[in-house]
Amino acid sequence: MANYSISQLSIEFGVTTRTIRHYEDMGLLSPTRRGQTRVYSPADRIRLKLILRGKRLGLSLDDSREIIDMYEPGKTNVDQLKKLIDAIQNQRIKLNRQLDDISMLLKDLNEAETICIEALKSNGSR
Amino acid sequence: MANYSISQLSIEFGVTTRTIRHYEDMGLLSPTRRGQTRVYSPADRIRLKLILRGKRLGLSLDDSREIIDMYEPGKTNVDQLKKLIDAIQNQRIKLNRQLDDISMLLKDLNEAETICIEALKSNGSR
DNA sequence: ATAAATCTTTACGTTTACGTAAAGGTAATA
DNA sequence: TATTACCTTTACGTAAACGTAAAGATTTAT
Repeated sequence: MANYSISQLSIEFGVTTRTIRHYEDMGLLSPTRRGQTRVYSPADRIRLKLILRGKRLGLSLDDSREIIDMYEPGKTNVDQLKKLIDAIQNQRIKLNRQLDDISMLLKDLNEAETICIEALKSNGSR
Repeated sequence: MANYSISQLSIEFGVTTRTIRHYEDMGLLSPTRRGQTRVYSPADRIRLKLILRGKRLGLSLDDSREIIDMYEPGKTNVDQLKKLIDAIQNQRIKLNRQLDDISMLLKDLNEAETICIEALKSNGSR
């Protein structure tokens, strides 16, 4: 698997390099270096993808970091695992509420659209 | 139907009065007044509900205002109606992408949870 | 009638998530 | 070799969404 430069990733995901560096500053990414230049691994690329997905869902960068860290190994302690399961539950609750919100919004949009179309039909000639 | 004071709404929805006044400043709410005191109608309450729903979905206040205004009448012009239908389409696209994001995240969370539980099973005794 | 609760406006402060120079290093290409 | 294309760090700026006093009006309870 190839590696990526910062501009490659910025182009692929449609964000600025500043944004990607910002995620590093916030502790969400830690690419290796070749000299002083950042080198992003496929795993780094996936992390960025997850960050941006979280962003689309309205998560804060702190939230995203927490979630992403869930998928990482290094969780040996039993208490940590239990905490993790708890966090997963909470996330699931939040996401399910979002699902409800979205389905309601979509329903409203459909109704609004119908009303618009009807209005156009009876009015579009004027 | 009864009306509401600002603190009643703030308690019901778990936001501060400052937040509700802010939404008014941003043109999302316009309660009537009794003297100088704000009086919120059931319709105002619904609007607040919609705003907070948008917030949970990561919408900006501007986005929410646009969407909420969709449901209002007063759109007589044909061009406006067409623009509105367009906006509805765009929102639908965004929301469907959010649905995808959420289902992926939920899937990931399920996997992460399974891994945790397995780890606890084989490790919880130590 | 006086205190407590709730309302008001005004206005500066704060956090998040970057934007936007500025100033400079490195590497390939004309 | 000089320009072009990337890369770097440092650092101040900014928009959005409120938080947080401060200072005062009004309404309700004792």
